[in-house]
Formats: sequence, structure tokens, C-alpha cells
Amino acid sequence: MVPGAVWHYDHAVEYGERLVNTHSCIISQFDRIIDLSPDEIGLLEALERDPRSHEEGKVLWEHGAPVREFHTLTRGWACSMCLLPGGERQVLEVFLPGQIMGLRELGFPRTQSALVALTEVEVCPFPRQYLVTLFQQSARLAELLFLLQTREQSMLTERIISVGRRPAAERLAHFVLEIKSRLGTTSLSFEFPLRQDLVGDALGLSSVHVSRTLSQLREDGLMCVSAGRVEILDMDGLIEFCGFNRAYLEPLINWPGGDLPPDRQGMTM
Amino acid sequence: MVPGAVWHYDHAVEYGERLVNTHSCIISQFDRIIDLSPDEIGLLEALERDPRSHEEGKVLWEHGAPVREFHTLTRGWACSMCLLPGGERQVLEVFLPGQIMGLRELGFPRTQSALVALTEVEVCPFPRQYLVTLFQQSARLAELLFLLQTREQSMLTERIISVGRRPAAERLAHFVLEIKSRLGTTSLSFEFPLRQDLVGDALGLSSVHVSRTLSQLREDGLMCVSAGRVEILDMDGLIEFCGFNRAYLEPLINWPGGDLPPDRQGMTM
DNA sequence: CGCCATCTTGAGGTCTATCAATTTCAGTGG
DNA sequence: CCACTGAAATTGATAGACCTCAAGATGGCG
Repeated sequence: MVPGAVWHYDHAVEYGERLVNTHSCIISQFDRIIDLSPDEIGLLEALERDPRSHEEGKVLWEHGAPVREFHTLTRGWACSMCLLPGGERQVLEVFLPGQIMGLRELGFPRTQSALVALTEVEVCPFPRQYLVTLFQQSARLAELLFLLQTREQSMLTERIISVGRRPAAERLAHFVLEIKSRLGTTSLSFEFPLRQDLVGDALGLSSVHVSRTLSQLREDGLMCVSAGRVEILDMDGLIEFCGFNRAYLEPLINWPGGDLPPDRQGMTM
Repeated sequence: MVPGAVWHYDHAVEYGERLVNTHSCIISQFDRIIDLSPDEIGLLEALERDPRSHEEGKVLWEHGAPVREFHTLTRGWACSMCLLPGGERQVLEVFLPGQIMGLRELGFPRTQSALVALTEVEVCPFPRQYLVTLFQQSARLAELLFLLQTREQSMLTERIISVGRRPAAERLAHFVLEIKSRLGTTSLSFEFPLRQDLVGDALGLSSVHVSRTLSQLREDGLMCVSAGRVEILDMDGLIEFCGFNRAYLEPLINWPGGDLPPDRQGMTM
């Protein structure tokens, strides 16, 4: 980490259950992957220069809208979703603070999915063209964005595995463990503001079956999801139960810092 | 297109049913998205300098192997897949000629999935480090790679929609139409060298159910999949039936060529 | 001709969806 | 403080989609 950049990080405050940096949510995410120069930090700061609040349910863009801007998420939860002709929904991505939302849309003239706030959120819009600027001004940031997208992609492939091949209970367990891992919390109890119908739409299940299956997981002493919170009752049991391996959430640290790290792909949390 | 680059394209030959460029498979793909300079073409040519043939079934890398190199696919079909503890498989991506395989792995020290040849293939390996070089030497190529990844990502999200919310018949129809669109063939009959168990593993179905459902689609006069070929019997009917919209396969043309194109997101093929 | 992989077909069972009724609970106003 | 309200969650009953197991058909290939 660059010494001159330290001041960016020293105002972190306990915010709910997550350590949120008052200056830059994005940078603290990125900086875990590569060491950022002051110039690079300057470029990234432009990504969250314009904070705006929206209430739960706000549609930041519709499916099929022209792709004009992206948003960084600095507070709250959001998701991308599609509506099918028959009225079914499919949730594609769940966004947590520190993420840039909508990078996937960059390659298209019109959005491939809707973007919706799941809680009250704070987002910072920035124009599409700024990303092009960023690519031109810093090859390392281009790499960084690319790496972040590989992580997004791995979350999508892991979802395909869940929906394609895991039974409902394992799907739910895996989903919750992914969220926990992404939140970076070590606590066995954390906020989880997703309603059951939304979880169902993320995992290809009906809300009724989500309810039943969560009851089952509770009776089995694995986890308890209710009232906007998750309580992990048996961490090891859960990991074992759904075969969770957090490797797919861990892009390279200090890239491209040379050698491959030793095999860290354990089942540990 | 740059005049000096024309010679790269004038040796295209009819190869089976697809137009394959004898000089560079990759470049002809990329060049549809942005105009490439001679320098950029030179950089890209390094990606297919070292062609090698492999037989059907060859494992190019195992799940969990160190990420040391990527492969461009210049002939044949391949796929990425995961094996689950219970022995189930999930096919994640199907690769066709002209694609760089494994970019998704760049962000990780070890591969997140296996890479397997589905037919006899010709692939060109190149070292991981070369991508970093490429990012440093050309911001436009970095952008281009990023755009290609947004397309990969959209194929993954579309698969999530299929597996999560579409019944088996629509899943199969959508999958076949995606392949047809990606092959770029206008013919209603084309090669399709995927066995039914593999299709099932891509779509979260059992091979038995794939067989039954394909029979159904044949009886309904929509399409006929057999003996390594697809015959589309009723193109409009198929598109209507599964709600196929090829927009997610069409990244920006001549990016960043300025204005957004008019709404091309029709249901046309 | 026989062998093997692949595909097909049948029967029965499991998982999940759907529909509908009930409960819970936070918010609201009397 | 308590009834009223509406969204969300739970529960029960039934139906349907898909899976598994197993037997038979098909077709390429030595």
C-alpha cells in the first residue's frame, strides 16, 4: 500500500456490522487486490464522487434501457434481475457495498437486466465514458477491473452449479455462505435483508419452497434465517453440507505479484 | 477496418459449414467489434502462434490446476465443466472456434473448472503473463478483452435464467438457438457434436429427460436434433416458443464508435 | 458378426410448484 | 393500549415436472 494513500483508510467506522470506509468504499475493496498509486486512487475516487440515496425498491435502470451510466454501491444491497414473459423473475447478481454495479452491461447498447435497490441504498453514478478514460489512463486499473469481472463471472458460474445441480437445501446453504463470505464478517450472525421470494428468484425456487426448506435447515440445526437476519448454527456442518469452497470469491492478491500462492483452496472460512 | 490488415482476411475458406480464416480465427472475431490497427493485430496474432491438435475428450486442464496458460480455440468445440462431490457434472461454458478459453480463470491462482475438448480440436496455448503484456501495450485491446468478457458473462446469466426459470423444452430450444447464433450460420441445418448427456449437464437436466424432450420438440415440428446435427424445422416457432433474443450475444460494434445504435433488440435472427 | 457407446422407452418415485388458507408481525390509527 | 391492516412467512393438500432405474433399440466400428 502506498504511504501517501493511508489517509484514505483511517476513517473507517463500524457501520452496522461491516467496516465501511467513510472516504471510499470502492478503493478499500480494490486495494486488497493490488497496491494502488496515488494517481490510480485519484482515478478511482471519481467513481464515487456523486453519492445519492434511494429507497428500497427503487429501479436504477430498467431492462432494455440505454446503457449510459454505471453505479457504485456504497451503502445497502441491490440486485440485477430479469423478468420473463410468463411473469417469472430471475435474480442474476446480488450487489453488496463496494461493488461497481453494471459493468456487465458495458459491452451492450442496452441493459441486459434491470437494476433494483433491495434496501435503502447509497449509490454513486458515473458515466459510461469514464470507464474508457480509465482504461486509457491506467493499464493496471484496466487489469484490476478485468480481475473484478472474473470474480463476478465465478459467482455466476457457481450459481449455475447451484441452480443446475444442487437440491434446494444445499442451494440455500451455499447462497447464504457466499453472502457471508462476501460480507467479510466473521460473526455467525449478520444482517440479511432479502425476502424469501427474492431468494427464491435468485435460486430458481418458489418462495413457498424457500420457506419450507429454511424451516428444515433450522430443524437440522444448520442455520436460522428470519427477520432479516441469518444465524449460523453449525458453521462446519453447513460448509460440509453444501460443499462450500470460498476459493471462487478470492481473486489474486497483490496481482501480478509473481508466484502463485500455495494451495489455499481449503474448505476454511 | 485498416487497409493494411486486409491480407489477414482474404484466405478465408469454407470449412465445413463455417467460414474459418486460415490465418487468424481470433482476429476475425475481434475485428467485428473494433477496428484493429496493424500493431494490435500483431499483438493478437501471438495468441494463436502455436497450434496443437487434441482428440475428443482431452482434458486441457483439470479443475484446481495452477493457472499458467490459456488457449485460443481455432477448430472444434470445447467446454468448461465442474464435477460435484456426488458425481454430478455441470457444464459451464461451451466454446466455439475463435474464442479465447479460460479468461475467467485469470483472476485466480488455480482453475475454477476443468477445460475439456468435446470434439477433435486445434488450440493455441499462450502464457498467462502475455495477457498482462497485452493490457500494458494496448488500452484498446484491454477494452476489447473486457467487452468479450461482458459477452461471456451475458451468456452465463442467460444460462442462469434458463436453468432457473425455463422448463426443459424451452431450455433446449434456447440453448440450440444460442449455439446457432454464435456459429453465425444462416443455414437451418448445422453440426451439433454434443451428446445428450453433455447437453443435460449444461442445462441441469438428466440425459433421459433430454432425450424425451428432444423427441417432443421433434413431434411438435420445432426442431430435430440427432446424429450430431440440428435441423431447425420452424425457426419462427422456436424463437417464439423459448423467447430467444440474440441481443445478449451482440456486443458493441465499432466500439466506442460514439452514439448508441437504434433499438436493434428485435427477435430476429 | 458382435461389441460398445449412445439413445430411446417404460414405470415408478422424488422433488418442487401451485393454490389456498392461516399465522405472524410491524406499522397505523383510533 | 388495542384493534385494524397489509405484507411476509408458514402450513397443508394436490399436481406436475423431472429423476432414477432398468430394459430394449440403434448405430458405428473393429
